[in-house]
Amino acid sequence: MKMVTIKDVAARAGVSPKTVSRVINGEDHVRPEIRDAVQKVVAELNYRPNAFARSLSSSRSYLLGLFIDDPVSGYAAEVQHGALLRCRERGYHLVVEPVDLQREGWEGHVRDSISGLRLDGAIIAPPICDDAELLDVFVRAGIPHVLIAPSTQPETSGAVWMDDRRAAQEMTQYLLDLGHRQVGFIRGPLSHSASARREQGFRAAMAEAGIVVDESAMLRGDFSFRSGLELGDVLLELPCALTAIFASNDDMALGVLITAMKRGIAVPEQLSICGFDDAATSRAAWPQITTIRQPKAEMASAAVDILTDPAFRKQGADHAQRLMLKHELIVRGSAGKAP
Amino acid sequence: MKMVTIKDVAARAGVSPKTVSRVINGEDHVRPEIRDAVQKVVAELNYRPNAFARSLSSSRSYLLGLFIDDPVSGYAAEVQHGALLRCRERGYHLVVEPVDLQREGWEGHVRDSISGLRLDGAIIAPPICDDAELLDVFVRAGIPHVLIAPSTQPETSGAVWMDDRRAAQEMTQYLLDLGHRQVGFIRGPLSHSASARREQGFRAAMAEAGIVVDESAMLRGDFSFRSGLELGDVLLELPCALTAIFASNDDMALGVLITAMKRGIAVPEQLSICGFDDAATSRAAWPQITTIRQPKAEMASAAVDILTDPAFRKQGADHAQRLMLKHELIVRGSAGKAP
DNA sequence: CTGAAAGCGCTTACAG
DNA sequence: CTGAAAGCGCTTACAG
Repeated sequence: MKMVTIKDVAARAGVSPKTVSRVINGEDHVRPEIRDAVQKVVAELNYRPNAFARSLSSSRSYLLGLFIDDPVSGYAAEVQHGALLRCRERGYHLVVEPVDLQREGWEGHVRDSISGLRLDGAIIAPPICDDAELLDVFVRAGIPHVLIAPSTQPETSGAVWMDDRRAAQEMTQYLLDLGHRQVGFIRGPLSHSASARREQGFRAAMAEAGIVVDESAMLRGDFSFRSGLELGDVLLELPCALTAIFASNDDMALGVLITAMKRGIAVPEQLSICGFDDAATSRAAWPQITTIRQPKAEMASAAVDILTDPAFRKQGADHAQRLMLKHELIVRGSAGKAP
Repeated sequence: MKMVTIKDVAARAGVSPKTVSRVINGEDHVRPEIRDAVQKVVAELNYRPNAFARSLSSSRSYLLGLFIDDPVSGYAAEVQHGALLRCRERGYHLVVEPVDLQREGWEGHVRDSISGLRLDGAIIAPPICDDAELLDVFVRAGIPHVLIAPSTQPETSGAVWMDDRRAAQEMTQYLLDLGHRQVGFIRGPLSHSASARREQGFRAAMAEAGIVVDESAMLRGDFSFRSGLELGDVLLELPCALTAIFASNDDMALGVLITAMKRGIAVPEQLSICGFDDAATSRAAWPQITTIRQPKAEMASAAVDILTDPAFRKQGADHAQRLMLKHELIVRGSAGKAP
């Protein structure tokens, strides 16, 4: 199919290609009559500028990259969707790049995207947003990038995050307010920096309430359903008789819930369970899981906003932008009064 | 950062840009010594061809589009991941485009991708792969496209699918072999063509066994967890005393499972439940759900293979390719002997 | 087997 | 406010 080019539009509108370019890019200094005439022809011919030609001559690609560890997770899906919709509003496209830091050659793949695709910016999801070597690739390439929920905020990177520590503290306080004193905690993996922040929040709330944390009830999981299943079993065998278990994410909380069911322990009557993330699965359980809503899609949209903001783009990576978004405690059925 | 171009490589290797082009594209007719020399310089300079320049001068973009209704679903994530990895192997990139047919303006978005990005091909996921108007946009644009699990197979489109009908028939047969006679069925939504095929399979197996299907135990859900929850309630109230419920997908099966739990019905001792899809959630339940594995990632990889196959590309859309992949019955704990 | 010329469809930098 | 020229970094089509 013959594609319509800027020349076709120019010829038909009786102006130069440059004028058409001005109109489609919304630049100033075009007489309104001419602008209207050109727009009419654009509509008639159903003209779409060739993104490649545009990128080749300008230094912009209108392409953003989303670099992510595990693109199959529900977390990834929500982040991606948030980014996708905002990109569309801004006239950008999104390229998703899985990055497996364990596998030889990841650096080459990342470089390929950056150089081959001339990405205008990158969004880097956790946990890989905490990898110094990876960030260095972006810094050296001079490409603006925004980290989602990173542990530290390098000068050279933008960042969007929520307060994991405070959220975990609130959740713990919620359990304390319900009368729980024997609370078990399942940590996330060391590879995710959020794990440490959530643990800190838990400890802070317990300390503030003057409760000594029972270290034998502080287990480490890997954010998987299976680890919740197994560690729930361990926690429920403990002599201290826990009345509540706070898991660092919803998948593990779900595992604990199932374990309790298998043992015939009523939730929340005999055991309260809460999670973190507000994953889709936290609603697909019974009782539904009390959790913290993490603004995943919003963090991704905000990252796109930062990267596509003309002011930000002009200032360059020196002026990295930072933004903290609000979380929310979602009260559902899995946590109740202490027995 | 100054980018390395083909000229830089050519100059340093002492050859013409055209020769470098030949080498990086793996064309024939280059003397081995020269090829090696060029490759050495490419490595030294860390040269990456500019994808935009390449696309502008050739008629190829090395870009595939994945058009999908609901990019947040687990189904979408698996399809996307399958496509992504294969694209990478083939030197292609993948652009994900959410398409909401209910919303005004979807056609414009789709056209933008096709024309603006000059996509080399498109993968269209269910259920939108059954929309004639949407397909027409691709056909008129003359862009090769492969449908994932479509209901019909238009001459002008490639297709990759599994035998939903037969899979549902096998699952039903499995229940029958376990001694079940009173089997309820939860259909999927009309918008998904797979719903009808799965229902046909169920009916075929029942008919073959000489069992008259109780139409009051044939309900229609919408593939959501919630609809499984609600329809499970309805089915368990039925006077015919079902011993098994076959839900058309795992999310609904999970809903039925939770409903049974709430009612204190033991699964699988008193009630067998099975689903379809092998979604991640089917394993995050207790008992785990007996289901049909749908080769989602494999279908996507196969679609990429078709679209990037040089032979296919040469023949053009006339010679649309078709491929059926195998499913598998996954026996887990949610279905057992009839009581 | 190798290369010089032309061109893909835009935008940049400049001139008027 | 508008346009002619040059160029982005490759590939195509052709010549040798």
